[in-house]
Amino acid sequence: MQSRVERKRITKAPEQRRGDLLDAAIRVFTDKGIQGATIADITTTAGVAKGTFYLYFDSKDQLVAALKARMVDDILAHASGLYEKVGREDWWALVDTFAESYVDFMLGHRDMCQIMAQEGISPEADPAFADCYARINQMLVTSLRAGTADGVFATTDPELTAKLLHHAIDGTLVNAILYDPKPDVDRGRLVAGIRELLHKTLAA
Amino acid sequence: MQSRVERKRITKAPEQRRGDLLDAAIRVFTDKGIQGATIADITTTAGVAKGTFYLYFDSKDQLVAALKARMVDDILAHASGLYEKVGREDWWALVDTFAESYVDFMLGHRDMCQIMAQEGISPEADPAFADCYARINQMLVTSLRAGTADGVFATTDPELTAKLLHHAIDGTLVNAILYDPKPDVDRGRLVAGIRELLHKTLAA
Amino acid sequence: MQSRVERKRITKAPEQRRGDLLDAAIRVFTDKGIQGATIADITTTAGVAKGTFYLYFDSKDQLVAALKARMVDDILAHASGLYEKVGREDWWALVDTFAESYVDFMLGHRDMCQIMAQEGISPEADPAFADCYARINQMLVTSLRAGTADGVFATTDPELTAKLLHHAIDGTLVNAILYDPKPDVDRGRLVAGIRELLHKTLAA
Amino acid sequence: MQSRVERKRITKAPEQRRGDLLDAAIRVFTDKGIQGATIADITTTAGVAKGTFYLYFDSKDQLVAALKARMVDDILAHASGLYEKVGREDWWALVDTFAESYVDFMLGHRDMCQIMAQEGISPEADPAFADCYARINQMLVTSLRAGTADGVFATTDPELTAKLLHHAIDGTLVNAILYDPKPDVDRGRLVAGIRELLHKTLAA
DNA sequence: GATGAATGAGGCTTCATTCAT
DNA sequence: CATGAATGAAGCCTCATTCAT
Repeated sequence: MQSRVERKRITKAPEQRRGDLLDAAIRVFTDKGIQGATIADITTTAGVAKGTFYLYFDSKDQLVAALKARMVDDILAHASGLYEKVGREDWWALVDTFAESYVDFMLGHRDMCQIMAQEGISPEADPAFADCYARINQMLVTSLRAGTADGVFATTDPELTAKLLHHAIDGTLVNAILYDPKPDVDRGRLVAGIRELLHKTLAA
Repeated sequence: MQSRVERKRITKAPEQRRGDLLDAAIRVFTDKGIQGATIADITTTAGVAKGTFYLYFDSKDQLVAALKARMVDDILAHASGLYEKVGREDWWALVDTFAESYVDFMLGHRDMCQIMAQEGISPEADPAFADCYARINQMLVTSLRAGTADGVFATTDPELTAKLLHHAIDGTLVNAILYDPKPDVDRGRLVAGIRELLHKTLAA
Repeated sequence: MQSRVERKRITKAPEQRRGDLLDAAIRVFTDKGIQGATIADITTTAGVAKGTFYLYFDSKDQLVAALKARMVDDILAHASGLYEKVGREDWWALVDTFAESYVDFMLGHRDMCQIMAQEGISPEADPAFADCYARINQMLVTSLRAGTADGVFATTDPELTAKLLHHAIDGTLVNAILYDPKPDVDRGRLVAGIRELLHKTLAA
Repeated sequence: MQSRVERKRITKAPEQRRGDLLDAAIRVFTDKGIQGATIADITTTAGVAKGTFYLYFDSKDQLVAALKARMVDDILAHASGLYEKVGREDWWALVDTFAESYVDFMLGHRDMCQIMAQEGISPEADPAFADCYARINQMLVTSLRAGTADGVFATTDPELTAKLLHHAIDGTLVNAILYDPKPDVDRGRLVAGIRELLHKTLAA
């Protein structure tokens, strides 16, 4: 039973249309999860006909892959930017910046977090995310090693420490985003808590 | 060239059959995820006809719910047991026991972890898990507060600290289980790393 | 999900068992309709195992056929009995007896009526019932003709009149049985009304 | 040796397709009964794929409900129209019109009659039909009372008389439709017979 | 005979994808 | 480009019937 909605045949710039569909997909995925969302949901939300979807994407799987790729790119871009921007001399400033920046990045990507949390973030089925996390971890490890070499940090097992800290921060922020109705309010507290964790853990 | 499977009609005790189906379900869920698994997959793996499934479960949803409930029960039972068994005087012994016990519990429940990781552990869709995690967190908070009151721990924000530590441990262990082909080998390292994290973080 | 009920292995006389199953079938059919009733419903109601059903009946269809045949036999037996018992001289007495007897027969076979009404009484798929009704009609027609020949009745179209009267009585009684919670209370009124209908319709 | 049906993808106006499916459903229901008909039967008859059915109806149950509702509406519309159109002064003209009109309505709705007869017209499971019949009966009763008050009719029990007459007419016509290959031929005879019944029964 | 676990064909429904307009 | 009707494979679930115990 379809509701027959009159719709004008509007031609838009391909980039715009594709963007509309991606936005709609994110909105729908956030609400219903990736598996639970149908192409019809997405096109209805985007205000286009079902067939239009296939003018811009090969399939639902390809859309999901594109979305995941975009997420991975966003995350890596942010991580790399942070990693390269900061001067490597003042380690504690780097730590503090890292904490604040991570919180802000996550709070600014709530949609992404919700979708990822709903569908399984890093299963074996998702080598892209596995790789992404591995690379971030590598950055952390490198930093820990360097800071330790400088005598500022003290770490017995940098690889494991990096993972523990990464999951601590990431998990807590995702949790806050999912269950806290207004996570922004807690921003300061989250930043402070994460900084404290990092300082205590890394202090020589 | 299909190998037509000859199946003899074998009757088993209901508990056994039910167990077979549960085992098969766990195996299939681990491989294909809950959404990707079909009833046919499960019954084929269990070596029975499709209809047999419905002699033991009302529906796929009910099976999943039962499995999730069992996981939650297992987790809470372990947490409660640990929480109550340990003498509350020696806080550092409790911390060390907690670390080791958590690692062993997770290593002993790899199937569970893989399934949970594949499907989204604690999304809003899963209030059961949300509740479970909240309760564990509450236990941790209570302990942190008591240890702080005893002057053994030093925590400025017990709630947040509990979450951070919980996610650090949990996330790292799940990651190890998913990507490390032989996580048991790393047991000692994991225990040591987690203990170090806890000691550094909680020390007064 | 079956509820495991402990049941003793009781051997009964075949006639008794078969009777139990038939009774159970009637009860279940009355509640759920023939299509809606399952073999499990019947055996559960009869207090036997599912397999036992097939020791006494070839199939569900055969059971239904047997039940229908029994209904047809009951109806024809009653009709024939009435038709033959009554002296053919006093037509009005016959009419009055017919009315009363019909009412009592229907009131005494409520189960049968409900099942028949629920499933379609005389579709083309049921030649048995078609034949049954045709034969009763034939009896009525014969009587109408004879009474008319005797100058007691006056009928221009005995076949059609017979059908009209038959459906009037039958339909009204089935309706009373289905919708009147206590049709017995109305027995007198029904008899009177039917008698009046017959008298007015047949009077010369 | 299966005849693989080549189907070209033909697009029709939705109303047309919906109509095709309804027609097919009526045809199939007439042949196999409502319970015995499958969605595949209907779509095959309509010449479309199975999924197409669900573009126009929510479910089989909804289709059946819609069909039943349409029947009830048709019947009530006809009854009300008849009831209100006829002048209330000449009771015998009303009676004659009623008889003729009823016959023509039924002959014009053979499909409906067959489906209804096959599935149980007015069982407790079908409150819609129960209500429909009750309302028609109410109209009849009102007329009988009014005609009696005018001294034209003579009725001792208008409610019961209405039911008897209604079932007489309805049952006879359904029977004629089901078993008479060409019931139209008998139209005159049916009208005459019903008129005679009504006249004899109601005459003061 | 009696049991009830097991079977599997068959029905309903969903939805990603295609294609005639 | 855009549309949305149409397709059909695939999944869930039911239940009449069978058969090892």
